[in-house]
Parts: sequence; structure tokens; C-alpha cells
Amino acid sequence: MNTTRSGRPALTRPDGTPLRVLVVDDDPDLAEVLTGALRYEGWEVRAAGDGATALATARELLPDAVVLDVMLPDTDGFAVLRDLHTTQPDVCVLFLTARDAVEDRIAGITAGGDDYVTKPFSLEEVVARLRGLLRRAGMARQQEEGPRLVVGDLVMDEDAREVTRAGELVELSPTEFELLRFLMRNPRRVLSKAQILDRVWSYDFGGQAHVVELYISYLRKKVDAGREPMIHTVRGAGYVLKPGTR
Amino acid sequence: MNTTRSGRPALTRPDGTPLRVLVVDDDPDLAEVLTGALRYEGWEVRAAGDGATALATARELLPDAVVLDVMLPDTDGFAVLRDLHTTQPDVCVLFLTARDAVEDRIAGITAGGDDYVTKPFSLEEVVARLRGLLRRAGMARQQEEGPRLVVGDLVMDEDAREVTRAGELVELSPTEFELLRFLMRNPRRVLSKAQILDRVWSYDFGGQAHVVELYISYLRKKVDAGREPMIHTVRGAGYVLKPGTR
DNA sequence: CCCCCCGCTCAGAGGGGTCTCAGAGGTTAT
DNA sequence: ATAACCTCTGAGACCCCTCTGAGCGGGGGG
Repeated sequence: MNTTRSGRPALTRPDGTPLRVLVVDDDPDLAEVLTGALRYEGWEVRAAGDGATALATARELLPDAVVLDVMLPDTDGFAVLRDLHTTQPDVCVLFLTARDAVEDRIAGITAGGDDYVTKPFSLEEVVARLRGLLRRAGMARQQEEGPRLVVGDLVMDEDAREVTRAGELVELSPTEFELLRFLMRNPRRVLSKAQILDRVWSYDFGGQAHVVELYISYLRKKVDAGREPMIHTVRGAGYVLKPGTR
Repeated sequence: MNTTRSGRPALTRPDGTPLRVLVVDDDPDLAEVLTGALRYEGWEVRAAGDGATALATARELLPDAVVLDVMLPDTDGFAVLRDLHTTQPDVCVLFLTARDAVEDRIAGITAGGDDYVTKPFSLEEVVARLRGLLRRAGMARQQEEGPRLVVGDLVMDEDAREVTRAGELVELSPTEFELLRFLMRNPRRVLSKAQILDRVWSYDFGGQAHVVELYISYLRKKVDAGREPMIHTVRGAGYVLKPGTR
């Protein structure tokens, strides 16, 4: 079985080969960071900076999914989508778009099973959306029996956005939810505040790593409340999520 | 069992293979969005832009149903229907038509078991009509025992357009009904406002996502009135329909 | 043993998302 | 023609979420 650099089992295609993803964005920095994050998931990633290159690369790579900026130097993402779908009708598309711009033109996108995220986004969100798309499209081989993350008696249903600890419902804010998702996708692994900040917060976040401490504290109050703690501090290194010793 | 991209069990042909649908419309954008939405249902979809292509594709695909624009560049939908019925008498046809145009000629069609929707339509409506046609024609294998959606003590009879909560009748406007149907077809799954807008509102709707909030508020007053709430807001994500914890 | 620094938590400001009301405009039914 | 209903817009209020800053506590090194 192929694995991610983080040691998790990777989502794979039905034949066991890595999922193939094409990243299309004209901002090299953003493309770079996206490419890195998706490779980290164990996927095979190629990047393109404009629509023409994207289509050419897609014909060669035959990707399972495309991460596609709406605004491109030579064309827009919607035209690329249409061309893509004529030759590869089963490909999943995740659009990247500015919050204010063209939100109305997004109409119809999610209806076809595709999805979008607005800039600025967090890498966790992009990866989660992409995983969701691929899973629903039946392209990814399931390792477990669904969109549920389980660590000890802590259970997260990503579709319902529902978290339970020992069967009890835990209500979380959006940021708390994403932070916990990141922790649960990396159980028993020490994550530094910098790592968490890079993954869970938007790439343009200018604030201090202090927020991470704050949100860890929020999570503890809700997730560990009165129970055996699962969120542990590793002084000078970061945080770990692990179930009680058994 | 084959499943839709949304994870629901798909309607299948009696032999278990996906239902085959042909989309005929000369507007590429509309054909694209229709094709995507029907694929999302787990069906096998082909598209054609004119009558001649449609007939050729139909001979090859042998579709169970055809979504057919009445106005075509080379001919009209009625002629296509006649030709189709000579070679494939069992095929179901869902007509797409402008509101004002030839409504009387359509009336005769529906007597033959076929159906129609007027432009602009919502994707939920097209999918629901198509499901109804296929079910009544006996082409689809039933998973449940009929056109009833059930979530907790909330029951919807799609044919009768009747909704009851805990046995009590709930009267809904057309938009409220379609919104609730979409929610009930995706229970325990968080649906974003964009998703809801794309599926429940017409494809040409240019307004804001604010309408969704408004209609959710209407639904709550009618469906959740005085009872344990089933419609929940997930801040920053969307809405989810789920029965109370049991 | 003491001090320094890292981490934790509280309090509060600011912003943004959501809910609801009121009303205009259009359509359908009587 | 009139009434009833349905749909959507706009505005305002409210509440939650997010982040900043400061003070406190504890662990570990000197």
C-alpha cells in the first residue's frame, strides 16, 4: 500500500496507484504551496500556470481531480472546466475563487458535483474538499467505511460536521472543527504550532502563533472536558492527540 | 450496489447497471449543467446538441430516458419524440420548454406517460420528474416501497406533494417543498447555501444566497414549529436536516 | 533555589454571519 | 377585477466567532 509522507495510508485509485491531481494557478507561490500540500497527501501532482498548459497537461496526466483557479491569464476556469468535461467527463474540479468576485458565476458548479473554496483558504480545507469530491465520485478506494474519523472514543463525521466524544455531542466553531480535524488526521504525531498555523489557518494569516494555543485551549474545554485528556502539550515541540493508554 | 456521487444508493436498471439518460439541448451551458447533475445521481449520461445527433446517439446508447428541449436548431422535440418511439417505444421523455410556448401541445404528450418542465427550471425539479417517470415506467429498481421520503417523524409523499410531521399535515409553498425535498434527500449531510441555491433555485437565478436563509426560516416555522428542531444551522458551513437524537 | 520563559486562560473589542420583519412586485385563483 | 398568495429585496438587530493583549502559573535550567 502506498503511504503519505506523514505515514497515513493514502487515498488511492481503484487500481492502487496514487490519485492524480492537477493544480492550475497563475500565482507560482500559491501553486507551489498547494502542490506541496497535496503531495504530502500521497497524491501525484502536476501544476500548470494557465489554461492552455492546463489542458495539455490534463490530456497527458489524465488526472482524477483538478484544482482550478477561476482567474487565469489566458482564459477563465469555467472555459477550462467545459473543455475538460468534454474529454474527461469523470474528472472532479475544485475551484479557487476570490470571495467578492464572481460568486454568482459559481452558480451551477456545485450542482454538477464539483465544488469551490474562496480565497484566502486554508490547506486543510482544500485537502478536505478534495478528499470529499474524490470519495463521492467513487474514485478513491475507501480505507474505512466512510467519512468518519475515529481516534479513541472521539468520532468526527465530516459530512454531518458532527463530533462526539464517548457518544456525547461536542459542538465546535468552524476553526475549532478544522483544528480538530487536522489533529485527528494526524493522531499520535506531534504537530508544531507552525505546522498547525500553516495548515489550519489561511495562508495570508498575519497573526501570532498564540492563536493556536488559544484554540487548543478552547478544544480542551469542549473535547477533554471532565474526561481523560486526549490533547497533550509537548513543551517546546507542539501538541499531540492520542487516546488514553490501553 | 452502485451509488451516486453523493453517497445515496442510485436508481438502477433492473439488471443493476446504471440508468442511461440522453440530454438534448442546444445551449451548451445548460447541457453541461444538466449532464453534471444527472451524473451526480449515478446515471450514465450522454449529451447531444441537435435532433439528428440525438437520434444517432440514442440508437447507440439505447437510453432509458431522454431529456429533450422542445426547441432545437434543426427540428423540434416532438419530431424527435416520434422518431424515438418508432425504434424505442419504451423510452421515457422529459420535455424542456419555455413557459409561454405551445403549452397545449405538451398536454397531449403527458397523456402518453411522458412529462415536461418549463424553463427556467431547477435541477431538483428535473431530477425529481425524471425519477418519477422512470419509476412509473417500471424501469428503475425500487430501493424503498415508493415515492416517500422519511426522515425521523417527517414524511414526504412526492407524488401527492404532501408533507407530514408526526402525522400532522404541513402545508408548503412550491419553493419550500423543493427545498425540503432536497434536505430530505440528503439527511445528516451539511449542505452549503451555494449547493442549495444550485439545486433548488432555477439556473438563471441571479440573486443572493440570502434567499436560502429566508426560506430556511419559513421552513422552520412550518416544519419545526413547537417541536424538536430538525433543521440545524452549521455556522460558516450551511444547513443540515437530522432527526433528534434517539 | 530562583528566575526566566513558555504555555494557559480570561476579558473584551471588532467584525461578520445569520435571523427576522416589512413591504414591493408579480402571478394565480376566485 | 379583486383578492390571496408567493417570491424576493433591503434593513436592522443580534449573536457568535475570531483575534488581541495582559496576567498568571508552572517547569526546567542555571
